[in-house]
Amino acid sequence: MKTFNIGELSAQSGVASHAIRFYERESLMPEPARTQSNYRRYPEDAIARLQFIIHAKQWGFTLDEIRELLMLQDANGERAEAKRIASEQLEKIRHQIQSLSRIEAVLSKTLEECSGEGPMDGCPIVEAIAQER
Amino acid sequence: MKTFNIGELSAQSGVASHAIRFYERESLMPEPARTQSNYRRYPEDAIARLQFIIHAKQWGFTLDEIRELLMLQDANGERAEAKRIASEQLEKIRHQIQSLSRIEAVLSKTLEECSGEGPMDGCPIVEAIAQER
DNA sequence: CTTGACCTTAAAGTTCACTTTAAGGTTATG
DNA sequence: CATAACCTTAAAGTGAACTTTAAGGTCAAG
Repeated sequence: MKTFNIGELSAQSGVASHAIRFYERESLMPEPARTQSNYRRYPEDAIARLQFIIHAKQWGFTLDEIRELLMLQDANGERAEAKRIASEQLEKIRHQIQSLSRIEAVLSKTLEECSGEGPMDGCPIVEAIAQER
Repeated sequence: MKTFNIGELSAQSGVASHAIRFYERESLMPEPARTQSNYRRYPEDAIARLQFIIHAKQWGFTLDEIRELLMLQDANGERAEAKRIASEQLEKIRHQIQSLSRIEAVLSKTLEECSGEGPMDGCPIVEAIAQER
């Protein structure tokens, strides 16, 4: 099978070499084999693991949560655990959507009310932010 | 009129004293008058200014943007400027809602597919994250 | 007049997820 | 065999928005 040193893995995965070393320190990537000259040598599946990390990040998982998921995989743990982590993430995302939607509604309404002309004094945007609730 | 020292202002506004001093260094709060013993003495409207900051933060404005808005108010600047800042914020919020909604859709579908039973090997959640696109 | 609750400053620490720097050792190319 | 392009480590820096710490000065109550 093919093996890569860190620069090649970086090119293949789109993750900077320094970030890969950082993930190793953070226990997201396993310590790889070394060459005689102490260079890291990665097997092909290191690419998939990095891509898993990238995608999980895009889904809004923190590195702590990603580490949990990876450790579950590595240990072939309980699927229930993964489901719990993902469910919590879904809850967080739904809360974020709700609170952003509320803001969107108020902000867009306020923007409609503001002509954008004249001085700041009496500006509906400023008044909306200053508003107590 | 009533005046407050920093602890009283903190209690009235809900913003920690240290955070108030931080806002002063960051030019969000003006330098207040001082007592003979060099204590900060705040006028009543400092409460409203802090509440403006709190609300703007809840709306997702950064301190940089809030400083801009406050400076516009202080200088009685152009309403158009405030509208521009708020419009950009609305755009950011809409983008966030869109990308979170996409994630929400995929994640909730994936969670439905996962029984939550059995070992990690073959878990739909893990496979969905690993998935290339 | 002492204790404790305030206030002052400057500077360092926090969290997250890295990136940058410094100071070197190794390998491939001409 | 020189030079450029890799690789190594540890440590420090980044940015946002504060919080915490250190080392004091002040004020009200008992």
